[in-house]
Amino acid sequence: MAHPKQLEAATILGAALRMLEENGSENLSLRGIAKSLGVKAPSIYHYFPDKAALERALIAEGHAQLRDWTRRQTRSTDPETAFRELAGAYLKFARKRPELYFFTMSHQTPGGDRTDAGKKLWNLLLASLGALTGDPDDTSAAVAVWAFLHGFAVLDHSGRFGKSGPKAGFERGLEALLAGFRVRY
Amino acid sequence: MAHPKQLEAATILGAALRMLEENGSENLSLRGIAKSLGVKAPSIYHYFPDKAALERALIAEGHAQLRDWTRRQTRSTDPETAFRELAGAYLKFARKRPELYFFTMSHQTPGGDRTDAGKKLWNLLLASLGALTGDPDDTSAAVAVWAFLHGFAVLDHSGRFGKSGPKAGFERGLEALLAGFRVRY
DNA sequence: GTCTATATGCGGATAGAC
DNA sequence: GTCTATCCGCATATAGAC
Repeated sequence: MAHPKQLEAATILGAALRMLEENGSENLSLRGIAKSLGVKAPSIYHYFPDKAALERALIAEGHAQLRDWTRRQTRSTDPETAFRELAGAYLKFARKRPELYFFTMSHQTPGGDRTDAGKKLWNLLLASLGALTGDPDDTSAAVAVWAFLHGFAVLDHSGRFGKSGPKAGFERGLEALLAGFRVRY
Repeated sequence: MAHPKQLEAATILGAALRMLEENGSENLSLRGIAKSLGVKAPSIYHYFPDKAALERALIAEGHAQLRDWTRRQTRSTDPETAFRELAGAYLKFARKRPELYFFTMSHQTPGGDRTDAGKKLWNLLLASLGALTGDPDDTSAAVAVWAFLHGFAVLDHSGRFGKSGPKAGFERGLEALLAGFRVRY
């Protein structure tokens, strides 16, 4: 077995994902990914033109997994309950897979050029809010909710809440937003 | 003038701040900072034990400047107006000095060991909310607001809002939170 | 107190053999 | 399609001369 390893793009992506979640985005290197596959770094260039391309694939994967997870955890037919489920699931994903979550969210997406996976996530949020407010394209509500959820994930992850308990703040904010969407301005 | 440059810790910190804001945190290096001062990198070690110490000083500076700026822009005596001013000023700081803002916010603060500067910022938020809800230590409200503000800053900076206009979402979320704080749960 | 020189390590990427 | 060998650049940090 001199060199019959036979890679695939999907295999490399899987290894990259594992490396990301285990060692953090700061330590994500082509050398490390290759090593974890029992292969040398230059081989990767036959499947991805450069590191940036591999990173783009990782971001798409993150979007897809976040969306799938969140959708699976949002099953209730009551709009308010479903909304709370969605919010809770989103935060839980950020907590359980912080490296993937923050890597996915912390990269510039040039203008409106959102990826398919990113769009699907956005649409999931819009649908949940649409059931709540009656407006199927209530972007301002979606922006507000997304900002709250993401901001909470960041501050929670960075340990800034201390012992004061982030949970009360999460529910307080969530209920306030819910109430704000019930009454139209 | 072979080597009579006479540095000071404050001078180095100022140069580091300039470098951070001009080149981004990814490119913040001791070599670069030293070069901008007409000095060689090893000289810095006489004023800061290592790079991490210099970064801690930068974070404290970021907290202080964010707090000063926000406080200066919050002058109204009416609690609701003052709250809107605070929120708007916070976001404006993040927009005008994104590198400093995100560098300050994106570093782990171990547990409750918050810096003095960070505490003062937190207290500013608590005071504004206290005037609003009557509870001088309403941490859950502060957590909710901070999460919303920071999340909005992140998503705004990453260009994820596209043309749909983030402004409406910002005001929508802000008013919802305000309404939620008016009515106690 | 600043310098030169250097140790040591990381990373992306390419050329060319097999 | 994978390899070896290498180029090139970046960085933090230290030792010791001046």
